[in-house]
Amino acid sequence: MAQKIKLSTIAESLGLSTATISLALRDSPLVASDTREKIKEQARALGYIYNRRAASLRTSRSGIIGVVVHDIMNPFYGEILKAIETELDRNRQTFILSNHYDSVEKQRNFIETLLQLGGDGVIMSPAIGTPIEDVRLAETNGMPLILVARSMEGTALPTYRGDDSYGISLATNHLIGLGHKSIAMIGGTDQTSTGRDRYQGYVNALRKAGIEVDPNLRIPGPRSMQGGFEAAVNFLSLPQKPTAAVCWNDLVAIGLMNGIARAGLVVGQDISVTGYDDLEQASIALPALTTVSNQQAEVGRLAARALLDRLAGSHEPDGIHLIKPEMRIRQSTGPHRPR
Amino acid sequence: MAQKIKLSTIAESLGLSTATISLALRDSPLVASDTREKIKEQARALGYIYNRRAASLRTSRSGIIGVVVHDIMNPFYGEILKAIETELDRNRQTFILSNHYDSVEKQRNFIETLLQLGGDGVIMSPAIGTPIEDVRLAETNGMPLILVARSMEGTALPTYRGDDSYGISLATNHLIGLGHKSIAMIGGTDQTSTGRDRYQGYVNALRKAGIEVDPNLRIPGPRSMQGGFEAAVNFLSLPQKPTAAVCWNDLVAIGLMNGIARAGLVVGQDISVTGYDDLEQASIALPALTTVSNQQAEVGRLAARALLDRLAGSHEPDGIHLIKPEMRIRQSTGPHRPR
DNA sequence: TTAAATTATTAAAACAATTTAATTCCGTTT
DNA sequence: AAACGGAATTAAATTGTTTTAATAATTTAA
Repeated sequence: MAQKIKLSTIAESLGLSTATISLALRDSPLVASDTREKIKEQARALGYIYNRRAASLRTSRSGIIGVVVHDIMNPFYGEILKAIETELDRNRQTFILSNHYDSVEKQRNFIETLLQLGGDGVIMSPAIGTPIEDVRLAETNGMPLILVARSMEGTALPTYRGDDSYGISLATNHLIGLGHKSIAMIGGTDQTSTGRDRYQGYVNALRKAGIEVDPNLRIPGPRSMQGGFEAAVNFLSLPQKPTAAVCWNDLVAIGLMNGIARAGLVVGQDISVTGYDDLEQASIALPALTTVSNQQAEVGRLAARALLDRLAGSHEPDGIHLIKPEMRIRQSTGPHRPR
Repeated sequence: MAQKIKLSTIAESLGLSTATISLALRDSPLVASDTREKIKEQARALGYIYNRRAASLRTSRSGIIGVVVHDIMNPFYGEILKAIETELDRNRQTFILSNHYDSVEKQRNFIETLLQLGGDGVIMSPAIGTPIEDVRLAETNGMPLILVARSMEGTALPTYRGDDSYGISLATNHLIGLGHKSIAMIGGTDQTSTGRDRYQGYVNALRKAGIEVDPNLRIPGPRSMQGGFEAAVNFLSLPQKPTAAVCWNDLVAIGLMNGIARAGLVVGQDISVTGYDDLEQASIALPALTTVSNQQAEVGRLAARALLDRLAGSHEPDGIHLIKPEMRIRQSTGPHRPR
């Protein structure tokens, strides 16, 4: 409650000017080193708190970086966000996190708020249907933007994400290698670029193996455990009697496995199931889930680095950077047996 | 890239003063309503962006509220954070989210950053071992603080959390009612107030039923699925042969159930297991998990409201507000059978 | 028609830092 | 003793908004 300590408070208490104090606290070589020490000591003693809004008003740099994704509580983003956090922390940037829940409006609000706060940049996993104007809004106001996990058609924005098409084809090939011929694809949407890429990877793998693609084996749905659980009924009653399922992600796969188990079938024997993302839960699930590691940490780290580099002035080429996923084979998949 | 649009840009373009523009944009009755409309229209047309740091420098209100918890990716905080987000959004506050991972240092950094940004308040779930100075740091700099989900001894800070003691006793009583006598408590720590409360609730319920408390039946551990999974081995080899387990939370319970299933026992028949939190996963788990709903949404909402009210000037009494949990009975618990 | 009252607008002083150009203070050199 | 040079310090302008007290414009009342 005592009056606010500001540069001038310190200045007066030491008989110096605010200019000197400011310079000293930022380690400028312009101020003598013993004065600098004296000043720093006094600042500490008085409990001085740096006023970033005053500073950033002058310098037009805020040290704030915004990160907006579909749902931060979704474990899919967990690794990405942690990697981003680590990388930004290391460079002493403050990051503001937000969900857009695929609402374009919520996402725009976030971008606007960030502009109002003078954010230095944004990392976003764009909401479905994001209009280019919203991206421009950020850019014309000098706030660089990096995409992560999802791309946006029609822009040349720097984008970092896993190679979904390749990743799903890994999983599909694994199943084909086990002798499966009727393979369903469960969960997710085809409205995002990720969705189209994943479906493409599935289709490519089947075609390459000479298996004809049956569109009825594509069951889209929510990307949640609940979604997978509910898809089980549809999946099990398909007339094609698939013996394997490639799932959109681990959550869907775990839900689906539970649903299949409820129906009295044994996953890994009667039915093979693959996930995607390699969440912590995948290895603990029962049976342990065969899945694809999306290298999330790498994706997040690279995206953060790209933004930091851009802020530091380096202008490396835009474009999509695809990170190669890796297979994690566990017990939820096994050799084909007709059911 | 065009030059920045500020109040003075609008002012000049309309032949008015910045004072009028400012007043008009904030809907002050001081400015004539047709002038106001003209101004708003022009602001929109020019793509004006409100500069919050300049404004907040003047008003010393930033509209920023910090929220720091152990780990935002942990689903336990999911509902709480969502409720807080909703409530703050409704009052057009920007919220900055952070993890402290129970590092007191990381938590202090967050508080400092928030002070530098001129944060209006903080909602936190204090890190284990948080020193009172850190709380004071916020308060002496005029940033009110509300605790959520965990309390802190030795402070009279407003705190909102579930009634853990009561909640665990609900679960324990449920098991006792099913005839169980040897009931273990799995996971978590006794270093937090939450931990002590939960253990207390367990002890109380047993005592009240005339069952003697065996400290060997308390197996502390990580609050994760992995933790529960690993605890299974210890649990199953206890000489006391417990027939039921009260788990720290749903994640631990699901991990434990998986571990028990791996060992060939049937949860809900051979062994009864209860969780805590009622996460989405609880109802989908196999078997569906009997658990305690902590009313997270209510906890988050009340905490956010309390902060907003405080910022609006109302000074309602400090102290701990306990929210009563509720029982959710499913298939992971069943009548006692000796094993 | 004037005075008084009301309504609209604005000048100017904050807010707390940064930064450039100028100044002061020294000790050297001539 | 004057001139110079370098180091340390500072004056003052700047950043974009808010807000109070003052002024200008308009309406109403007498």
